[in-house]
Amino acid sequence: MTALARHPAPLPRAANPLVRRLSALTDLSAAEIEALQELSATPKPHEAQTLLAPEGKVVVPQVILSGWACRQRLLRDGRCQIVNFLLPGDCTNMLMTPSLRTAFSAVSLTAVTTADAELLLQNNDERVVHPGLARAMRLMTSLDEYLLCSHVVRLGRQTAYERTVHLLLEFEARLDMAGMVSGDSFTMPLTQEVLADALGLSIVHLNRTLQQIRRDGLLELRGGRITILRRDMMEAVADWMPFAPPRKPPNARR
Amino acid sequence: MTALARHPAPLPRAANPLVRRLSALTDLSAAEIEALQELSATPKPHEAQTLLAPEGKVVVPQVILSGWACRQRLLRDGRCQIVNFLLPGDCTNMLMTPSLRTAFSAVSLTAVTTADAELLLQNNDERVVHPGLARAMRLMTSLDEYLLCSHVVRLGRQTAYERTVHLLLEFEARLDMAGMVSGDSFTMPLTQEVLADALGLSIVHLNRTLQQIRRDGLLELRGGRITILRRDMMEAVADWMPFAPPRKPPNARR
DNA sequence: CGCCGAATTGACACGGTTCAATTGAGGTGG
DNA sequence: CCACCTCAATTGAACCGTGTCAATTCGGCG
Repeated sequence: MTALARHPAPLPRAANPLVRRLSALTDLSAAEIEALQELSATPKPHEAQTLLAPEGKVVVPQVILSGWACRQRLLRDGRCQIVNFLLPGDCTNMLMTPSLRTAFSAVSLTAVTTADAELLLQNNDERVVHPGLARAMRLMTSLDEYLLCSHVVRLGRQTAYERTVHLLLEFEARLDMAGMVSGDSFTMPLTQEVLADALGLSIVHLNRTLQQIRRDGLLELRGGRITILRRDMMEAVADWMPFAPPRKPPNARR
Repeated sequence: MTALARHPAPLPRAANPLVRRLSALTDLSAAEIEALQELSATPKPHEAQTLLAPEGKVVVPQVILSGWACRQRLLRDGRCQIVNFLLPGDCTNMLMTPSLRTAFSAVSLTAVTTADAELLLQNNDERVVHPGLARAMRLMTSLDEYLLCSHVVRLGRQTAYERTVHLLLEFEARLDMAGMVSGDSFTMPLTQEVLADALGLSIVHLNRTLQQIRRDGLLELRGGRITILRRDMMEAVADWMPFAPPRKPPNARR
């Protein structure tokens, strides 16, 4: 499988991850793509390690344009669990009841830019302006739920080795949807501490697990970049199920 | 805190868990309550241990009227992880993309009755027939997400003891919303194997953990019934956060 | 009474954590 | 350009929470 095979014809003017991401879910009209481009024109910057929904301020639904973020829960004694990651094209602060907002906070892990996602929420209307975007948002919600459920399975029933491999496969698949994978490699800006907090492991053990995975020749990890070397073996180890087969060509992967 | 304090005036004609459950989320009109009663009038029975969305059949959104169910993932080697529980008033088969449907299956854990939930899905319309139901469904979705995130935290960062206590508190809170808690006790129809599969523990260890919790006097577990003895201590141990404070009176609990 | 699944117990092995120290790499100022 | 600082990554060793295996008891039901 070559890099070209997995990245067919690039979309019209889309180095834009948001556009790629939503287009990977469903077909969008030219007008809808245009609207997304506009949305991306005025990015709101956030430094690394900052709250994306600071207390006291009005909570506005946001879509990630660039960078990595997450939602996490801090336990009273300092333990931290990351419940999900937010990559370019993902949304946060959508349906936030008070309990969700107070228990889990959205935090940027790298420098991040976001945009107001009001546009994407206008799908409760019969005569929607952008039916394709509404469709994409429904699919995105469903995908988010799928990812959350997968995270539960990882944490509940997989070994450190298995769940680490599984998470990295998830990253690759999600970044691929946003057009952020080249060949079989992608940037990995997360520290091992962050990965450990997501995987429910200690830093030390995550470190040893990563080394083992590399020693086994499954992947390469150098200079903040991950290269997948043996996809088949990784998928077998992690009991991986693909969640969004590439749409064109429909059989490019696997 | 007496039983009466936590269960103020019963709703008009509501021994009906579905009505209680949705009413606990938001105010419903008399017509909406009527519609829910009608829905409950023709329950569809399912035996214990059966798929709620059998392969091959058309997948129809369902709301649980009675009994306990769950959604789970079976790994290739036989390991099983329960991702969430479905109690009376909960819905399943809602937004099911192919990946969600194939990876996770809804299974009844006890005898269960369900009803067609189409009615509850008609919230994508500007002039909704039942705005209260639409509101309730949005809140329900948000609550489901909250519960899923909490499950991630339990599995990722809490000890066996903590996560067991936390799950039991969740059961009590959710059953209370459906009017299925009397005093501080409720029925617990799940086997220890099921609990273990939800909590990511071995049966043996779950058994020992439950014994420890009982020995510590936090709760009583006899004849398929759980009685909460020291709520404060349980909440402290589990780092519990209430997710839906009772609505009337607003300060009945705690 | 006898059966069967669920609950319980004991002994042992192992995956993962903890604590503490060391190495490595990127960035900054002298 | 190097010394220095800081944070991330790495290593070692001891400890312990949890899993595994195998056997026994309990409890409901025919």
